[in-house]
Amino acid sequence: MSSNKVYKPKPVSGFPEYLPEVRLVEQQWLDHIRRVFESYGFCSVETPSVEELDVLSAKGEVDKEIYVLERLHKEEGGKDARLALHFDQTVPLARYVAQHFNDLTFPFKRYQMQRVWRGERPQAGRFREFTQCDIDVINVDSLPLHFDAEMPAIIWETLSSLPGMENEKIQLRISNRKILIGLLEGKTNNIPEALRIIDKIEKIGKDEVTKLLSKDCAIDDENIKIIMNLVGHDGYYILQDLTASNEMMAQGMEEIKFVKEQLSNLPEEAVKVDLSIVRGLDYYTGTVYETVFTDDPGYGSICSGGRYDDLAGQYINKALPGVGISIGFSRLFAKLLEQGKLPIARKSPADVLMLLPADDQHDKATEAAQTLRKNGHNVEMYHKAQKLQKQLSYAEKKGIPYVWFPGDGEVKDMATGEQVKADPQSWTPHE
RNA sequence: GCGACCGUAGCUCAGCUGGUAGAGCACUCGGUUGUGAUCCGAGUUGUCGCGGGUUCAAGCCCCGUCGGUCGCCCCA
Repeated sequence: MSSNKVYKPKPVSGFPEYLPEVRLVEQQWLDHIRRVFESYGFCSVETPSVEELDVLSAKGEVDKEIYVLERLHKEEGGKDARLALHFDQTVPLARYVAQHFNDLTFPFKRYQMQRVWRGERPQAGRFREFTQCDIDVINVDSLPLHFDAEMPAIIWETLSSLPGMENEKIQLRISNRKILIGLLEGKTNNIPEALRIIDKIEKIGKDEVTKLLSKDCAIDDENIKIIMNLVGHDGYYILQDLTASNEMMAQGMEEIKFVKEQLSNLPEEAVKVDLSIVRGLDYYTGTVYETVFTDDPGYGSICSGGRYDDLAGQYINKALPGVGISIGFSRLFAKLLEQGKLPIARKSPADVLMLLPADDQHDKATEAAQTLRKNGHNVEMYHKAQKLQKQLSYAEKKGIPYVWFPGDGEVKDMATGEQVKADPQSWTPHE
């Protein structure tokens, strides 16, 4: 402390942290999301920050940059670390369901709001540590398609009512993987690559996609035409007179039509069928979701998910289909913060600052504060009998809306300056 | 992991063709007795990211390195 050599702290890139006034709004958001999720009957689950590496990599290649845990004082010749931070909440859920299979009641509906970690290079809206808010439904053997339709409805309700989101234009884009995969069947021997290219259509444009499909996937011009017709227009419109080229494609078409029709009570622009959407995660098998700011789709998806017919199958010998969606909380929040659209106000949750005009009023102040707290108000005590000038400006700076004078029992409204006699037992703020 | 740009007080930045650092904000105190937001005065704050080189002299030039931002990859 007294040393003149200070270590100058700097933020760790990709690991956001906020000031109290921002955090206050963040908590408001999390509470809001939690309430909506619970209103649909989802129950809360929290899993450890770490999973065994084998669990995380059970599905597909580990192309995600996973943070592996390594102990600082690892003993020489010690075994390699087997634990890693989870990079999403879906894989841990699958493990969770498999592990507690006997004790869960199906359909199992859970929400999970935790941090996840990805070792990617940070950018605007992309972090290395961030919060996701997931809802998923998992059932045994089969899961009604109604759940696929319920997901976007819940998300729409949640996002459009978040404080500060009222005027944001967002759009849920939905698709069904079976359509594109069915269509590509037999047209290329590199379907994954073709999907990756098509998924980028918004970013790189139709011409570039056309070029790449021909060059990298060896798809002939006629088939490219068919594909581009499918993904280059409003999907729901295209579906009306599209002929399926195989069973898988037909199934996908039927499913997406059903989902879209179930969502007809939402505003016109809220949900759009976009057949170019595939999503990178390889465990999705049917419906997929993506959500963007209509005026800034390049910012990336702020809420994605989909159906997976067999995720837990890696951990248990049962058929456990599920569908889920995840709010990219940090990405969404960061965008509104950056644009100054969050309702940032107070720096403290205190409603009242209990002043201390003189030391001999301390007991009285404590008593009044306790009474106020019992009645549901948040009260901070000023513990040093400094000039009132200081105490008031402290309240002002922290954005505490009321100050209390314990001596003669008066309360002052900092916004209006009005000061009146009040009883801590019965006092309530003006609105 | 690859490419482009950037790195000066806690924050945002200025610093002329190289001559050994400044502004605003913030912070502390004050403008007399128990009342804040404005205003005024005073004060504190820097190994100019780090290391090396060129030079009589470098924040400014060169090389390296680390860190940051953006793009690619991938994704919430």
